[in-house]
Amino acid sequence: MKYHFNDIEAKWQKFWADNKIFKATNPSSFGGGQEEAKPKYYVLDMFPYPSGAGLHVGHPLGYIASDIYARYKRHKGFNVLHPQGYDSFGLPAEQYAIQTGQHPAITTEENIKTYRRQLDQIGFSFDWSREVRTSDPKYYKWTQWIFIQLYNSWYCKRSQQAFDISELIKVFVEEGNTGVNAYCDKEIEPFTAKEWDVFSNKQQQEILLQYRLTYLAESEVNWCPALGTVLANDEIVNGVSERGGHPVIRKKMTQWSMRISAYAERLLQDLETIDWPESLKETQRNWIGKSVGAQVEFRVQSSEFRVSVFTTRPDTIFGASFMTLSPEHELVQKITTPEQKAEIEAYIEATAKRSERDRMADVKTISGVFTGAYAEHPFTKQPIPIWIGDYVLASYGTGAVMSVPCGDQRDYDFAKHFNIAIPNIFEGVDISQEAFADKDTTIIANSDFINGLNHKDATKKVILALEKLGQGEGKINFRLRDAVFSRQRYWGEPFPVYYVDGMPQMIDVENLPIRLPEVEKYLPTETGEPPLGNATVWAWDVKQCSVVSNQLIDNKTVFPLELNTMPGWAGSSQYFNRYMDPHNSAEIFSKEAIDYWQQVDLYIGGSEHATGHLLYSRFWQKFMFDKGLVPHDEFAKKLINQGMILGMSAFVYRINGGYYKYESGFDEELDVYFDNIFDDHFLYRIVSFDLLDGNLIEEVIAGDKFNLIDIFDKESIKEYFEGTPFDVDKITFTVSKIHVPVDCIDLKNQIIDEKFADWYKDEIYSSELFRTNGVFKVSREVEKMSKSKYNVVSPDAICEQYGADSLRLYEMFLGPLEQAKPWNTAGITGVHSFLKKLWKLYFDDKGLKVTDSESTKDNLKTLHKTIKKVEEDIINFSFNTSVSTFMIAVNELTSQKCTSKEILEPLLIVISPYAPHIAEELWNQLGNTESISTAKFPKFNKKHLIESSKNYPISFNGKMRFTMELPLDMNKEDIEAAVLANDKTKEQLQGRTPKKVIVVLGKIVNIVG
RNA sequence: GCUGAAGUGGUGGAAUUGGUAGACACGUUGGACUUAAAAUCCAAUGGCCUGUAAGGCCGUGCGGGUUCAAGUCCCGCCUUCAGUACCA
Repeated sequence: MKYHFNDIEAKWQKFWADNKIFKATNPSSFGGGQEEAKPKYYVLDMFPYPSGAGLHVGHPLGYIASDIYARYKRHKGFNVLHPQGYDSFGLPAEQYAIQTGQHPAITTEENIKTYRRQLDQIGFSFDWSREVRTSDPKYYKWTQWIFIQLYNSWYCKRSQQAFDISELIKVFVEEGNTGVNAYCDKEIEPFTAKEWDVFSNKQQQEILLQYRLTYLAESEVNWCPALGTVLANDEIVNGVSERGGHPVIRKKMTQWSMRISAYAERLLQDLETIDWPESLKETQRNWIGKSVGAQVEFRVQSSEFRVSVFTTRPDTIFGASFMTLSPEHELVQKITTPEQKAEIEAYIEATAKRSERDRMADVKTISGVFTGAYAEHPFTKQPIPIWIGDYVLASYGTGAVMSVPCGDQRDYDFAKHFNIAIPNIFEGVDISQEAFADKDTTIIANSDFINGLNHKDATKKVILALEKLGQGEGKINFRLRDAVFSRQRYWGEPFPVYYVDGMPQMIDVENLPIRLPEVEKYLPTETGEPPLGNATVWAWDVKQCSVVSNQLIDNKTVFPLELNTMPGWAGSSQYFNRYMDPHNSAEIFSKEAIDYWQQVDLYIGGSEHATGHLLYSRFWQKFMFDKGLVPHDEFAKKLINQGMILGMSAFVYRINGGYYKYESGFDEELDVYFDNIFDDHFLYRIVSFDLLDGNLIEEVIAGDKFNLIDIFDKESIKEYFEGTPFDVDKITFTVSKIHVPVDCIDLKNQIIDEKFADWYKDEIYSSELFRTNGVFKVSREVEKMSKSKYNVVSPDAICEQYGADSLRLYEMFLGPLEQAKPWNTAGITGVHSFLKKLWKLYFDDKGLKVTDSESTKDNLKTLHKTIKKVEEDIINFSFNTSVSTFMIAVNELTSQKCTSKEILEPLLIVISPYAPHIAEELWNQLGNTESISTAKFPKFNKKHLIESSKNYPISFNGKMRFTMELPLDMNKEDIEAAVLANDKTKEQLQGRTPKKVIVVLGKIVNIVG
């Protein structure tokens, strides 16, 4: 009987689905007995965004790992929750809708179908009965619900916890806001209980809005004109949008924000409590960016103004020789002297024009302008000139710094550039070349009352003195900004919000979900409103409690609804909890469900979500914990980042049509004007004859430029250009590298003609591409897999050719899970032939060959060392070495000619998490009627591994020379004697007497001579 | 710049506490089977030296060190990847 993997895999996938083998049971459905006794285990994958490109081989890597773990846990007797779903709101579906008019819901549905088919064919043990989709109203009802909960909460700094807004109102009514220590948007003027009482309702609402955990605020946002939307900081990479690479500018807009900054300290501290990769925690720490220092107020001379600065080095305050404000700082206008006004304004205008990206690209240029104003040093009372400079960022700290040139390189450079004094306040340090920033070796000098102190003591003393003066205090500053929560998009969760007199109102929870309205167009409206502005049925009737036509808006009973939608991370910040009770329409999840499943035990996904999804989810979980909704303030106990699978991009080299260099220096593409002259034939001749035969260019690289005249016979070219205004000398060619689909290239890096021609529809392709001796030049590079790079490899072809079990084993065999690695199918035959060998252990031409014969000592040894190693590997997430272990086991059992069921049956259970289909089939063939997936994992028995002797390596001065088989119970003295008596030892020593003999029992013998 | 991770044959990668470096695969070479191919099986395979064998020398990015013994520990460099950055 042969191993027909396609049939076997289809058969068992159907069996698992039909019999709901992987359905996880909630306590309410426990049948009594068995399940109750089982401990729970929750294994989660980051759910995918269902893109139109379908699954590529990189996606399943993490899923296979988590599936192995989930299956292993089932074998170990756990009630395993292993769900899957779709993060189905998002930009690509919307972009597609804009282009085609196709409703995003339809494309999304189609994409999900493809994903599901692809996932199913790999044989994952997901409990699909719990599937969630973020774009499903039944799901986003609860995303809206959490938004309302956040709106109805405020954060008390004193108890470091969120509370219901009603408690804040109570405080306001009783004592005003003077005693409240809460996070809020702006500095709120103090008011008394009496004043609160006389505020209008709107005033009260405005004040409360500033305390809420989600609030409306005019904030400077990252606006991406090309996408027509606001982006969060983590959606911007190198100053351009992560999706599409479009430029981003700063813009002021009224937006919903999430007060994640309130949780900054807890998000930082609690990293200690979770088992997440150190690198990921470090990324989050950097992102949160806590700095401890002081806020210091400097009086501005001859005015009532004060400049507030944040510094981490209050100990260097006596070294402050100037101050720098960001150009956007609100005091700049107020303190600038008339003489400096023109210069200051010119500078502000110039910096405003520069985009964030320009500023970042140009770090070296030092620029700034003196305001003409002076601040007063809090201690020496000396005047300090106040400058503005764009190296000071408006968005960090107070947007102003006290500049200490001797202690900070940027201040140093600024001072040097503008010839400002650089007083040295460090003992025994030379600052003639650069600033001195090493805190640990600092001894302060020339600094009045802190002379001779180290950094730590001086800092303390300065803060105390500042507090005494009422000009400063110790302060902690975070880099983490509040997260903008509004997107000017269609395909996202609508807010459950309507507006009365400009003030936001939450829709009652019982009326959720507020469904996404239909629109004609998915683009912003002509007046610049978000796409929901196109909806005609998008108003809230407070009497009927329903969404009604916009025409009915009267601002008495029918009000306008919010036009923004929520960002991509909204839906993914709570899905892990919803899986616990996904169909509950009355609650986000039942108490019973959350009490049982508690939190995610193992979460597997990419590290690219470090500062987005993983931080926002932790934030929401902490909020829900404060509200008593969840039992843990961290949602995932352990997290593993699977490494990215990279693609091997393939390139060919194209000769670009040629450019004409005008006097002005402007390059004009020639093709446009020379269609008939500058034709394919012409190009063909250049490329095939002259470049190659003349050996003018041996190795072409992208970007190479060459002159037509250098590579072609001048006279014959002139014919072509006769009668044109173009001068042959000025025609240039360039070579560019273009991506070609990887499946057009064979293993020897040669183009497969038919496939290539099919892709490169233009029939004359051969004339434009660079060749050597008629062979196209092809190069390869490792890059991220992406559709646009044509390097995407789909798992479908592999499943078809080798089977899902081969794919699973191969992805694991590729290397350590957490490591990035390029995809290369070359080795897949190795794991595939392993599976065939495994099969042959059970079947030969005559049929099943497994017998009840007794197993040998060697058989047992092989089995038990395999059990031991594989179990250790799973615990350490070292799946690659498990695959090797299986190979060794099968190789050994094959050479031992093992047919014993006693060995071969448990072996299947050990292999089954990795290669479940073949294991299930063979298990079934051995006569088992129950699925292998819940079979008990075989117990490791060390007695089978106990050896009586050891092949000791005998080394001389640390170099192994030969081995000796010696009994393990032999003592050191006897071993030493035996080794020294050996002829080979004598040969090695050549008559010398060993200085020392080291015997490590059970390990090694080393002779020092 | 800072932070984190990593550097081992032709390739992917093993080596769990310092104890036989290169497991397991891929690839390559030779052989068997076959009309042939595929598939399968067998053997060899880090480099160098010695005609072969036996054996020797060199080998885990580089330079030092600790140790009987270092891929593993310590010090100093180099390189690559990832994250982050006028963060005061």
